[in-house]
Amino acid sequence: MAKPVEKTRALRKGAWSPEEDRKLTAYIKRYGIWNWAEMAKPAGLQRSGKSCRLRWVNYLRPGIKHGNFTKEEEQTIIDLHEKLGNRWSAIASRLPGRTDNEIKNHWHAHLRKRFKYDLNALPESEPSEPSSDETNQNSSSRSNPTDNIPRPSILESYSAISTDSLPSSSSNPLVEIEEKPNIKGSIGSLDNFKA
DNA sequence: AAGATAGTCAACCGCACACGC
DNA sequence: TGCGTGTGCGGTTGACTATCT
Repeated sequence: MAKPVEKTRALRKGAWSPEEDRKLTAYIKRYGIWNWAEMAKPAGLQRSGKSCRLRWVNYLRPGIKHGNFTKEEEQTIIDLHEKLGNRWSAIASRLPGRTDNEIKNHWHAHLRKRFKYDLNALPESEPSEPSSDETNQNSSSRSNPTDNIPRPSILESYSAISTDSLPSSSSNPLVEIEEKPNIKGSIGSLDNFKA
């Protein structure tokens, strides 16, 4: 069902501007994450909750590493992909600072080709679903009853993040931000994240 | 130098799950 | 117990950049 708060507003799409980044970061730094769908408005953003969450998780969140993957990281991805398949979030949880989206992109852009090439170069290599993405075993992983790997909560990871790395909001956009609506439930798990 | 093609990455979409009521 | 809502995940798309012809 459509969310009323998003239905009544024209939502921006596409690339985020530095100003939007600044607003979202400043808002989360001050109030924490309490409801993605509702946060955007008081934060001064014409974005969907999903968009805000994605931007935060994949780009703005403190501790995110950008740039080239190290050899060790690549090897870890390859090893874990061999074991887990396209469970990018599970793989990401074992690579601190890397996001599932970044790993997924890196896999498709770099590692998959190399991995396939390596397999072709190894005539006796194990048949461990090397073309997993092509055989489309994707969605099964989400409901796989044999999966004993817990789905990591993104909120849990926040607790390990220091706010020191958050940019300081010197020109405080929050002056314009209206009072935060009722905060419910999930804010509690962000206590450690909040300064 | 200009157009075509390939590669990369940020972001969106749709689905499934978790949880509260 | 069923329903509604929010969140998380993986697949896919589209824009931008680099390289090739």
